[in-house]
Amino acid sequence: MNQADKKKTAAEILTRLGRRYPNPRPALEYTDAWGLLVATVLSAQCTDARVNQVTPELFRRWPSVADLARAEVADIEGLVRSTGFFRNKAKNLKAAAQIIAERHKGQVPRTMDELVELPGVARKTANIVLYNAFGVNQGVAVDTHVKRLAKRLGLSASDRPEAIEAELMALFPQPRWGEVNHYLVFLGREVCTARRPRCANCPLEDLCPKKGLA
DNA sequence: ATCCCGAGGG
DNA sequence: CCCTCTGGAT
Repeated sequence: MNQADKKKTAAEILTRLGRRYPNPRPALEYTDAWGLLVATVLSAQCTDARVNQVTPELFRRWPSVADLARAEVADIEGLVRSTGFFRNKAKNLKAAAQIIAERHKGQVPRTMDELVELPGVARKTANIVLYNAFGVNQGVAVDTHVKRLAKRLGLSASDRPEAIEAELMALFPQPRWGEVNHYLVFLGREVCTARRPRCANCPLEDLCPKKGLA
């Protein structure tokens, strides 16, 4: 497929996934940076329903960044236990809160470099916060879902994350990179799974060179 | 039993 | 690159 065809495909993918996922945002209750950061960290290996139940409890108990920075890790663990990976999450959230309180005057930083310095925050989470809370199109953050989708759809043949990101960013319009990221992650999770993709349920089936395969 | 919207460490 | 951390949903 040449570049022009790929772009055409990319545009079609955007329209179709836009219809399937009308609200291209994390299904989390928070849109401010701190709330979204906490909810996103908690959402690893956990359903949105549970995150949306636990996060408000956490903010009721520790309303501000400074409050969480002062909390006992054991108390945070108790509150986030049901979300999985709870020891890592509790320790990281407290440490992140401390850094934000001390180095950033209690404000969540607005750059990728500063965000990924926070414990428990890597490019994936940072990208979600940047795009959804700050409206910054830092780019497409490749995770395993995005990588798999890009390859199956024939949009990128590379295995190198930076190369895949560059190709996707060249294919999709810049203002919508954050959406692209969200769409591909969702489609990857719900439909185009690693082992047994549910092609019959895929809005992109007819565009996919790999349909029926894994 | 098996899978899962991540991050960090060896 | 591979492993580990965890509970919960299916």
